[in-house]
Amino acid sequence: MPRPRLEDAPTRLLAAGLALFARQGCERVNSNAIARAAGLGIGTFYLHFANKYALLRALQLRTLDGLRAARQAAVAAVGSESGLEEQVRASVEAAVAFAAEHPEAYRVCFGRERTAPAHAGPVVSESTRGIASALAAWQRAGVIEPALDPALAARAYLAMETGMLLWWLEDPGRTAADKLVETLVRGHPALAAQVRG
Amino acid sequence: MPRPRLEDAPTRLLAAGLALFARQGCERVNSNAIARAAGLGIGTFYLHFANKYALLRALQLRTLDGLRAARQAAVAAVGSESGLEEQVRASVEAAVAFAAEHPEAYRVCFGRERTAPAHAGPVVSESTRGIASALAAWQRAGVIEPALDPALAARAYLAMETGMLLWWLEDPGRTAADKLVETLVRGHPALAAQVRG
Amino acid sequence: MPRPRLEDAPTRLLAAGLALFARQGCERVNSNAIARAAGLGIGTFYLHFANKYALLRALQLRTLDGLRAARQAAVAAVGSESGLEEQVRASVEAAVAFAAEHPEAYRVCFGRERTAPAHAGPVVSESTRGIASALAAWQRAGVIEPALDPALAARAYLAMETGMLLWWLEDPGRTAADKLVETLVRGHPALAAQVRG
Amino acid sequence: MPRPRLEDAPTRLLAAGLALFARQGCERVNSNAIARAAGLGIGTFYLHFANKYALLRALQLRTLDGLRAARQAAVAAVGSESGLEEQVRASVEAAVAFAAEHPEAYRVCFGRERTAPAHAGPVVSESTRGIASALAAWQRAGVIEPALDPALAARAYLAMETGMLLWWLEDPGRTAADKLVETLVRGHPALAAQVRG
DNA sequence: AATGAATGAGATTTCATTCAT
DNA sequence: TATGAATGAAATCTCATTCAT
Repeated sequence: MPRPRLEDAPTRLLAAGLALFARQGCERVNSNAIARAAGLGIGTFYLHFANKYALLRALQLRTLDGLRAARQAAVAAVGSESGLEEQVRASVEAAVAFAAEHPEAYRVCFGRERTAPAHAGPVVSESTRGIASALAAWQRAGVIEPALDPALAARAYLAMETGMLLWWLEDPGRTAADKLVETLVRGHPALAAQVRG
Repeated sequence: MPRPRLEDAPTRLLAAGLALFARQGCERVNSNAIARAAGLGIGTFYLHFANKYALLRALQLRTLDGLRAARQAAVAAVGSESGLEEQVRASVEAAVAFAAEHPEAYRVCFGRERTAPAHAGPVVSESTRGIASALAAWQRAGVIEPALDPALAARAYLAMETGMLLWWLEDPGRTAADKLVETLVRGHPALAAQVRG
Repeated sequence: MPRPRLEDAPTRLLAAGLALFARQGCERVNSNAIARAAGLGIGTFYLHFANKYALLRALQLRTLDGLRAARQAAVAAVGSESGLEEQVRASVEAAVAFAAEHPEAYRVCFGRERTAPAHAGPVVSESTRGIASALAAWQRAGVIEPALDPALAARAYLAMETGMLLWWLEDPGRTAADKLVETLVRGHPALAAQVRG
Repeated sequence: MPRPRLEDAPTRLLAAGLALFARQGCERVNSNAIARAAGLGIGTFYLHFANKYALLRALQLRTLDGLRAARQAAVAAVGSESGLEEQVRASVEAAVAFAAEHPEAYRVCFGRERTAPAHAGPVVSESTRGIASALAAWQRAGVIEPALDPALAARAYLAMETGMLLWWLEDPGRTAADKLVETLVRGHPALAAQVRG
């Protein structure tokens, strides 16, 4: 049985960075403060990250991975033989749940910090891929119209989803989660372009 | 050591600020650089703006006004007796054209700088109002479903439109403007929630 | 009958400078602010004063003159044939009254600004002269001890008087004016060194 | 680029600040200059003091402590069974000696910088306390008149002492130290208010 | 691996002064 | 006389980064 021990430095730095970035924004935070908030020495920061943008990047990748996994698991859970709307709804619900559970991570990944840093790569294009390939698959299966441009539609939908979730997280009292899901499902290109028998 | 100026200082500062903000982002630009780029002395900046965030705010308000006016003019041009889709399309086309004509202003208003500065007020909520009230009017006219939440739908649509246009402006070669218009019209909540006779 | 007209620029500048210097201290005030507070244009300041220290100097000289005149008038009023203590008391009472009537002027003349400015000459040495010559006169008249050094004693007394009055003006509620007069008269070198029959 | 230091940074900064403040006055000195004069980097200043006023305050407190200690030691040395005048003279001599030995520190503590900075607390009120309590003690012992207000008298005396010493330090050639001591002892309220058998 | 004092480039902002009107 | 926009030197303070320990 492994003894519970203090988390290691990189983990502590990631946690401290997440909290500070979410609260103040990357540009307003400095690496000394992150190190201090992590309970570590100033120099220790540079032992694990080249600079604050590298830390930001690591946080964003971690979040992107987690969100992708959550969506995939949710879709897998409803089964591939279920209907288009069911699958879409499952994916959307997973995203909303993820944002609700990890509000700081979501904000740091998709909010103001999304594009800011020169060092951190683009976040949106990566997350677009999953949706686009799902749309393309449904298209090949003849479930949705061939006229739809999957890449474009995916990007449009994600812009909407991200915008809504960030706005929601600012003050979750503004709307109930299920109303949010409803709005997003309604606006999902897969349903709008569904081939109706 | 004052010098006579052809254009007045605020105008020059706004122009210089727009160019620099669009290229480097507000956090990467300093007020001295803006003043110099405007061909003015360092102190002159502070004669007209309290700090760079005030200048940013002025740019954003100007853009917001321009975009609103362009949309309204376009909708007015097709006439209020025209159909729902025609009006929506006119508004979307106006927005796409505006972004194409003022790419820097659009980016500075809706891009990374949208939320960044403590001093600049929120941009999105202001631009949401126009769409939301249009949706509400159509709703009262019985043209679209009463179930739709205008505020929520407006915000969702605008997140999509803004996201798409910013992405498009990064490299306008990615898509033709009319395909963009098509995608946005399709995703517009007014059409999705249209009451079909 | 002369028409009441707006005071002229120098007068307005002196008044504005007095108020600002008293409230914020010379180093914390700038000439633009003085001009504005005087209801005049920025450039107008330099038409009448070389810089803020020149204005300060003018204020100090005016105050010094006023205080000297008040003292002399008070001493003259009790008459030269009156006793030493009566004359001293008259002079002290005049100083206390002057400070009470012109608290801003007194503070600006003798307070923090007394020594600060490179341009403004020393204030204390000028005001010392009056007391020192009075002491010398009494000495020649055989009323006070010849051992006393008039210059030194005058300076010591004035340091005390000034220190007390500045402290009193900070919050006049701290002591009654007559208790102050009493303390100062008691400490006056003319009485301490009086030749007692 | 850190460098090893012989003396520690705060000590060097205090020494440099003392020299510069004494020569030019707090408002005329900037923190960069202090750091440079201390042979340290600009940023190092802010590692140890929040701003130049904090450094000034530290210098003043140090001086106040030193002066108080010197006075107390001197009075203790003559013994409490010695006469009033002896004790007063010991205290005055200690103050004069302290000022002569630490002219810069004395000037920075009691001179122009005494009141100037918003951040630095009041210096005079603190140094008043010692004298006032000594007067009160003698009063309780019946050595000096009960009519005397110890707080007021202490303040008056200290204004005189401080004013004289500052003036003397400007040019010590003006008077011999013992003449100064004589003038101050003469003007001391304890002697003026002594109850004569 | 961990530390934190030290560094200095650079950002922000102020203000005395000028001069064309 | 009077004005006030314009100027830029200078002051304050921050923070990413280094390196001796």
